[in-house]
Amino acid sequence: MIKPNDLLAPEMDKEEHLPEDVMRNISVDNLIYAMDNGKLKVLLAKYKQGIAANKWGLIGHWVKLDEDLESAAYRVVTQATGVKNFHLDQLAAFGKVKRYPLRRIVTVAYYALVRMEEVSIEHGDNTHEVDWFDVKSLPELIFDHKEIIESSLAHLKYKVRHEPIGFSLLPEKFTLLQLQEIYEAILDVKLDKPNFRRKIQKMNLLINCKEKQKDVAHRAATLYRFDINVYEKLKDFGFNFEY
Amino acid sequence: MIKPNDLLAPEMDKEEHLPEDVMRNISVDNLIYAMDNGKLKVLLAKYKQGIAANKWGLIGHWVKLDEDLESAAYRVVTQATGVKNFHLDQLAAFGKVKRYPLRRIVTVAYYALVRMEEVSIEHGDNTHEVDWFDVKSLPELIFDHKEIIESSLAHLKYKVRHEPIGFSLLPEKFTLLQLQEIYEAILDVKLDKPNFRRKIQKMNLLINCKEKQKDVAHRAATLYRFDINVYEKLKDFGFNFEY
DNA sequence: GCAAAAGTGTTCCGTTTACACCCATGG
DNA sequence: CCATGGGTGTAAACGGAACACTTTTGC
Repeated sequence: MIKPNDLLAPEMDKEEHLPEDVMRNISVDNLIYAMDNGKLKVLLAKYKQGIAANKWGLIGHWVKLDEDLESAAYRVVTQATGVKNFHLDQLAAFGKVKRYPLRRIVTVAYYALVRMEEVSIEHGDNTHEVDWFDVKSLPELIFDHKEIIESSLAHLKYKVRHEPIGFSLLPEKFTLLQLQEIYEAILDVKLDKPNFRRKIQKMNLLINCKEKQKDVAHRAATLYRFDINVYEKLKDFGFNFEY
Repeated sequence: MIKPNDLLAPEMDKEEHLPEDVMRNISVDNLIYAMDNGKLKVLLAKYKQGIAANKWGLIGHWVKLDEDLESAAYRVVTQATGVKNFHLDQLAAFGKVKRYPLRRIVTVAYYALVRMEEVSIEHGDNTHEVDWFDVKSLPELIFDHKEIIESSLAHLKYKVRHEPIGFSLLPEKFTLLQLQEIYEAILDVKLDKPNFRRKIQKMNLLINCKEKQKDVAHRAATLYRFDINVYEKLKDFGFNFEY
């Protein structure tokens, strides 16, 4: 259950709401990404009052004194989306003196890759909205959050080519076209279907489910799932997806 | 001029020395790397008293309230090495609850690539030592600094293959073998000389200085320098050094 | 039959890899 | 004359890019 002031960019909090058991100068902000019909989307929240009123921002919170940074990020993502299993990685710390107008706050940004179908956004009350945005058409954003998103998109591009993280955005069983769409959305390129298929197949990352799509208005595609064992090997040994 | 408690891992400070104009829960720690005779070395400091006595640690400091994170990292590196121009990039924030035994501190790690011949380490007094260590034989380290160094080495491996940062470790004029040694040291592999030469040459990153080495006990090598214009293009467009 | 996506085949061409080999210099 | 590193050549294997083509399905 989302409570107001609980999953928004922490800087949006009014000072008087700052809890006692958190670090005063540090927050986490989360880049929550999911695929939606071939488009890469990011989850943003809108606050209706305070110095950031009527602008969208990342979903973040304070870090408790007895909580690891990553745990704080995990807590906030779970609270906002209901998802418990997702890929979570640190992007970077953002700490310019003037990034927040009222006082000095350093935020550590994490990006989370979630499966859209597992998400259930629960609204606490009407003090804010939470919604998905296509990364290609973002609204106006508070503070340095635009910079953070752009930085994360660059990082994702970089990362998706060297670690098989794209799979974290897919349902358990997926088609090769769905996978291709993820690469196309993140890298912002158009890929050749036959070549993409062969390339992915040769990596031995996929297990054929021996099942087909159902009720599609075209030839049904084979469903695959991801081989987690191979994933671990590739992560250590190196993975290369150049296009 | 280095003053005691001024360039060491800030957590080594005794509480009573914490200045007033800094954030209390945030520090920067620097991974200062340089090449020394074909070996990759990192600069560490040793504190002689306090809870971290007689162990080596990274060179860090507190972040002033009116200072960007990156500025703090730059200030500390310059103070420790005398170098003013160097490659500086953020690695990540490290913020486990128990990383520092006495209280909660989040540190933001930066890595700096400096040219060994530009470094002049000035000792403040005898409360600490500062020295270079081969990354392949590190001493015992305080707190989570071993984890930070290992993380940075992995990051460097990753980075050196996709951005021409290796050049930041070389003098202005260098030979192809020197460059090759950097790749070998960072990636921890042995590369084929003829193939390495051709690969680098084809990237058009190098300008032939039309000069040769002098006083070497073998055929003198051509000196090259780095074409900064091409660097910028490659950084945007993508750079790929696979081996 | 048509649209839409699945899936296969093939050709071209640049790159990588492995290794043999010659060159220049100081001791 | 030998050790050391500089530097070139080359053939085989591999891998990516481009694109033509066949298959399956629902409407």
